[in-house]
Amino acid sequence: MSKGTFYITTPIYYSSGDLHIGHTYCSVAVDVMARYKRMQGYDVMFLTGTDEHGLSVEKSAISAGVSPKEFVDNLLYKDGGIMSLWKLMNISYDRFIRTTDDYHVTSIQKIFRALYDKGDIYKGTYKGLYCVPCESFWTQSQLSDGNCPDCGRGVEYAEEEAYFFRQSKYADQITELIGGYLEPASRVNEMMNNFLKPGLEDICVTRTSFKWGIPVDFDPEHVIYVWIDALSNYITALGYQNEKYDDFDKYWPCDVHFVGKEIVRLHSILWQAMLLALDLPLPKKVFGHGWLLLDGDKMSKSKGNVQDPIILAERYGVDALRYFLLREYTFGTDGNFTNELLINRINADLANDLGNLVSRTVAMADKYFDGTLPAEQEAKAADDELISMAAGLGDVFEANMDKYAYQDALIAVFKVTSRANKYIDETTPWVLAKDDSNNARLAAVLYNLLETIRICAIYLTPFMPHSCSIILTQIGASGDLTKYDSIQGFGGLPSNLTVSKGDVIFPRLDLQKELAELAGLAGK
RNA sequence: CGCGGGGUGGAGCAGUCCGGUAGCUCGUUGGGCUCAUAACCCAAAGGUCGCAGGUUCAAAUCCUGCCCCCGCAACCA
Repeated sequence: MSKGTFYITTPIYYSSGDLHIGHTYCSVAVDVMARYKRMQGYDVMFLTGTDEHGLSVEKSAISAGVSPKEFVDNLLYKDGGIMSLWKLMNISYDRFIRTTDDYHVTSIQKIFRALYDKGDIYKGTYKGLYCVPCESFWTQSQLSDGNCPDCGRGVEYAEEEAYFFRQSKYADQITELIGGYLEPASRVNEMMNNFLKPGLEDICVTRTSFKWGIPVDFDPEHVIYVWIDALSNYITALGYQNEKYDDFDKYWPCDVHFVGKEIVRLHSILWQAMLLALDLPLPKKVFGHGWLLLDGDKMSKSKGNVQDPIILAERYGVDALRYFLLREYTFGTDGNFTNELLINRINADLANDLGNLVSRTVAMADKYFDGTLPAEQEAKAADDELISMAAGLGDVFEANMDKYAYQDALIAVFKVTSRANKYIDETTPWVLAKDDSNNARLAAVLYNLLETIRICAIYLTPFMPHSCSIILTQIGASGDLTKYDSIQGFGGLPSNLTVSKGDVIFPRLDLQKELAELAGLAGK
């Protein structure tokens, strides 16, 4: 039974180069939320895709000696490309949009014309700093030492005819509404102080200086610049102004757009203004997450410090990487990425705490009862704290997930696994096992552990789908016993299931050895 | 006076909105246990919460001023 719809998106990533750990971070966050909502019974639409137009793509294609379309196709479909990265990372998107898709192109032209007909797009003059050889306009901040960032030559003041979007018209409405949809709150301050209070300017939405883009159908000299083309993906992918899909009414307005902090402005101001102009409802939430930094520095190809998610996932496991990204960093703020943090986190939480808990519990059930607990069990007061923590986990977990506090949701789960490890020491099953008269007590202890593991594994499933399914298999849970609904209270696990020992799920890593080997890989 | 974020035991961080014994992970030291992945459990050492004032019975938290680091400033998730 459906609890309603839930529409969530990643940004569409710009196809001018390979994706790195930062893009992976965002996609994993969206994927976990999508899986969590599906598990709860929502009808989820998870959209991702690629932004494939623009001067950068055009230039990269030229230097690669291929057409722009061939260039973006290759980035998407090649070995190790975007599609294989998302497959590897187990990203469960429901729909994938490319801005070069035919239906998107026609939708954009219709949207552009609708805005023009309404008077919200008008023809004006773009004034800026222009590099003649590169045929590119640059903003003051993009210049390097006052020169063109691409070729290093001087720029000059220039003007060209261009279309503008009347963003300023919607400034008051946005000023009033932004606090309601933009998170975290610090981003609202930033938008207010930097853009809304000083006065919103209209924004240039076409260019004539390159060709690789969607032409304005009634004025084909002009190509629609990134803004309208890219932002509209969130509605064209649902069938807005096209026949390809027909679930716009079902999923819009969007429940949440996850975006990196550098495009918060576009999503919290321009996109909202466009929707207001189109008389469409606004997204319920825009969440600006932080960046992963390397040694406090921005991640970028030019600095050569990009971490390859494919190498890390293949080496340490997709689930371990997914877990690390959401456990290590506070979602709304920047965090520092290092190999050492990754390995330490995997060892401490996944190998020593969770993995070892499963391993020792299953081993004891196997050793003392041949894998199947007897029906007769003796409860004691010593069980109460563990049971109440496990039973109460859902409330804490959901409260945090529902405000996108992945870190706190995960901490709550691991408090319970940690308590379970302590419970083993308190109850000393290996002592109980020495005397058959303790069998009922021993069975109760192992049951409480297995049920605690089941509860934790189900909450962790959106984060680590594959590993949690192995854990559930090892403790003998299958079918409905792996469902979210089955852990609303403690004790849903039947006592007559049979556990099965399996391979180590999260192997412990040798920190020094791994660091040395990663350093070697990075050099290649 | 452009804007935002940060400064918390050796390291990395949470806590700051809504004031009430300063918390987590790693590391260190000592002890326990032997079911388990040299894992697990207990205990200890280690902090004037950037600085200086102020408000308060009480300040990491609120107010004022200052110092330092990082980012943004109209295409990097």
